[in-house]
Amino acid sequence: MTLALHSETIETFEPVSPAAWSKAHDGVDDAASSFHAIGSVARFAQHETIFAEGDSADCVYKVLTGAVRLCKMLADGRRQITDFALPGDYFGFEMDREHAITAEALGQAIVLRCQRSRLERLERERQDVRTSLMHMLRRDLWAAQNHLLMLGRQTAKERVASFLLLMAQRRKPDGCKAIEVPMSRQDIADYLGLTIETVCRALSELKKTGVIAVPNRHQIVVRNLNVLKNMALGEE
Amino acid sequence: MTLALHSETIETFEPVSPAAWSKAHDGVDDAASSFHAIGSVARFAQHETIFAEGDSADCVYKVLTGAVRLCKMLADGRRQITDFALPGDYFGFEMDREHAITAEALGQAIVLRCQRSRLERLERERQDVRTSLMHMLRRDLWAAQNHLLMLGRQTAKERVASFLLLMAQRRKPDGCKAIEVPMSRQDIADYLGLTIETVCRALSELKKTGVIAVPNRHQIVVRNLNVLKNMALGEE
DNA sequence: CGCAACATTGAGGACAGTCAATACCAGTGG
DNA sequence: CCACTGGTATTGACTGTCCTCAATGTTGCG
Repeated sequence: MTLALHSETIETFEPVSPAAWSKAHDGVDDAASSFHAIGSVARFAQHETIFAEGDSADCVYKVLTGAVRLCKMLADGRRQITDFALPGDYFGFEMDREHAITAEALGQAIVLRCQRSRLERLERERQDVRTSLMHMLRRDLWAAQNHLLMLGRQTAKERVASFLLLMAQRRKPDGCKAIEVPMSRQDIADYLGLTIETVCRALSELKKTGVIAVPNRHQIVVRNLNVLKNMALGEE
Repeated sequence: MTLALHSETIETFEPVSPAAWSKAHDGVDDAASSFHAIGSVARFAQHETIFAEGDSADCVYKVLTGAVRLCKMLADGRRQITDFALPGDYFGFEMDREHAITAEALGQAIVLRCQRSRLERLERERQDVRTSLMHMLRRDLWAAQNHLLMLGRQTAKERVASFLLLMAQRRKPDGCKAIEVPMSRQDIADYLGLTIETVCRALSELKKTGVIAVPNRHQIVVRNLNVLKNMALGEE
């Protein structure tokens, strides 16, 4: 497919290809396949904006490959990442008229994009689609509440440990027990409400005490899960 | 009504009284009145638990009078308040099977309680009810995301200023420009991810600089809205 | 009046932030 | 293949904000 040749393409559309379809076909149910049926594939370059806070919320999305960061910014540039969307995750549902957050591709990202109007029609007709949508919103709210507890009441080390556990849960990849960490240290810091230096120091300490190993920037191996869990809860 | 005589009643039920109905009748629409039609009134004493994290999510609620805090706790007792439910607000929707948060009455609180099963039936039958529910979930998610930005990236003073602005927005009471603050300083601290002392100091400074006045513990008058807004954004 | 709960103020310390130097790595071109 | 370069990550030294601990004030209620 020709898309791969244009790494600088701003946005490209095409009908859903069977390849992309099956790639994202993990939590298969009828609602998901309906979503796929009415969507189109788009590719975004590293750090490209998929939508920005304040944009009219015309579309909703699903990550096929790559990863997306969802964030809010203060006027002076301070940034808080509210969530990461990984392959299989939907995002852009927090809409009403306007998006309340900004979505940016972490690396190269391929997403399925669906017109809001089409989704709404589906929503009216199909009970299962409605249930799925509710489910997603509830899951996002649940995640946000846990995130609030983390930012409000956990120490830096606890947050980093919790983050690793979260990523470990979300990615059960190919047998290998390395956690894939597609985001930069800065992104992790912005998710955890810390500075990049504090994140580094926490990771270094975990490395020094043998709790984790860091083969490269984007992979982390958990060597001692129990210790990590205890650290996340503040019991050293 | 006899309820008022029993301040220590654990939980009391009764059919919806016209008085309670009209009190909560602010954002009137058909969906809201349906909710009222299938609910029953319950009263909770100060600090009484309405439901706890992990409880099976049988019911959803609407505040009629008083206020409710929604919070999560860490094993060692650290607490984060994710939201306050004020008169007219719904809560308990973040359910699936189990509640993910704990709801406690701030003072005396009267709430409308509705069986989940009844609501679900209504949801199946009525388009407007579904829309309302979606709306509520989205609003909660939106609020949580703003809250995340606050906890992750704002300073103590900015958080306190933001909190006052939030409360000012939510309560447009009887002409009087005092903000009603039904929660204790500790509750504010737990909402803002701070200690009670830090909240006090921030309020004291705002008082000293004439930005606010504090006639009593549960009322705050904003004397200089613009300055407060600037402080919330970090521009001093 | 006196008590208990809540709120405020003060002094000192710790954790995370800031600033700065250095290390690492991927990609590029010699 | 290696040196160079820009971006990213790590480490160190120092600072400041917010937390901790403790004393004092305030309010509401029996």
